[in-house]
Amino acid sequence: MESHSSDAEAENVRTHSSVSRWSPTKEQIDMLENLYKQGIRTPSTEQIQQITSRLRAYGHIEGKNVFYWFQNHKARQRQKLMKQQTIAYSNRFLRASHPICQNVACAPYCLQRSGFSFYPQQSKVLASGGISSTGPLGMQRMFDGMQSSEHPDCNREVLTLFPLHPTGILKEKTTHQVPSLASTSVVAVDEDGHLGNQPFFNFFTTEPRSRE
Amino acid sequence: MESHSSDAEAENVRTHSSVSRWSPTKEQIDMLENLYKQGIRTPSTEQIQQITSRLRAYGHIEGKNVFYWFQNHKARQRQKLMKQQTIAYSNRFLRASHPICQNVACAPYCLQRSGFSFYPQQSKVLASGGISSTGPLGMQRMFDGMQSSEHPDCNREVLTLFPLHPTGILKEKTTHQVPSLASTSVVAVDEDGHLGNQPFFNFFTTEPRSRE
DNA sequence: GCAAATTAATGATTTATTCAAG
DNA sequence: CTTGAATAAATCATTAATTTGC
Repeated sequence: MESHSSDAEAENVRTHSSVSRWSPTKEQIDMLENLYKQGIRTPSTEQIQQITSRLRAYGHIEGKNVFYWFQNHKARQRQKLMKQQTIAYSNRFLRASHPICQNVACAPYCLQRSGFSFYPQQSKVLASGGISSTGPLGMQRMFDGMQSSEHPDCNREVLTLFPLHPTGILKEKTTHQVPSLASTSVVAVDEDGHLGNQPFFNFFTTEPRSRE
Repeated sequence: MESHSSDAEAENVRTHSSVSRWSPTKEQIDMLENLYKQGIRTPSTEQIQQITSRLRAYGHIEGKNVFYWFQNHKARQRQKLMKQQTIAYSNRFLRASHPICQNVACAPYCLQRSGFSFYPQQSKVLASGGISSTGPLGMQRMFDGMQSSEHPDCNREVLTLFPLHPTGILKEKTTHQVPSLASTSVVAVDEDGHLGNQPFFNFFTTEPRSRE
């Protein structure tokens, strides 16, 4: 009824047959990261459409790619941050009795293999699929009431996506977010500050995708 | 573009303005449950489209509704089953020493609070928005390697969706599923026997949905 | 009987995991 | 080892049931 009307636009890159997965170009990544830095976390359908259109100038791309990118980027940034927080946390414990300089050599068996190598540099280890035993786990349970800090000057619906000028407009938003809870004033906005929620699919143009 | 062409059929339910969420009719639910019973778990985009078209005869409905329905139904059936399994499991312990064989009554302190009241009937308590502290949790970690049993005679792509006559056609499918593993022959098709995976969004027709 | 008040279901979103291409 | 893609689990939010006071 309306499937073959929109001309050719997503029919390029038929380079090597099945193009199993999107490979973002440097420009595309740059722009996406910029948007992320601007606070975009969960772009709405319209935003995705818009972003996709813009990024299409730098190479083949579909709405779902943008969607997934934000999804993954957000999640992985969070993981990264949580890992660091955890490191800091355990560090606090390690350096526990720490008046001014101290000598740390308090806990006898705790130095054994801790120091700063308890969580060495493994920055992921089990983050990539493989063992799938949830590993050390915990971690996310540790942070339950820290994800407030929402900054009300992003996710402006369809407007000012690319303009990237931090005009403080204070949208108020007044959704149903708990007004309190976010006691701490200006936290460095960098992790999970979303507040826009939209459908979550219906972007791209139903490409068959013969998978495998 | 195509919103006001197909006469009155999707324009009913305009009862109380914004209809924030889909309320399936009895017929729709019946048909969906039938499809589920037939083994459909994660319908492909085409299947969703098809199902949606059929169900539209009984009231307003969109692709995403069908998608969500299967998603939720599958998950909740699983939950239900798991709960029962858990009950059965603990029952096994409770009735441990009993009929002809074994006495098993080894673990003394394990009877303490299991029974069938460990996870009483609270079925939600905190499921409705409010505390959101992940509550009791657990449960799902208990069953990690039980979801095999896939039956290769459902999910027939686009065909035989509604005809509902169990003609054994054996599609072979040969995707990338492990060919073995499903040793047991005919398992009662009822819980999580999917094997078709598809995009997962891009169904419905991008209804604006002005949300709030 | 009926309508406000609760509670149970369940539709819709978001987040966490997992898989596998590159 | 990184990360795009896909799915499952957890949540949130609104509607339908059900209960309760009148």
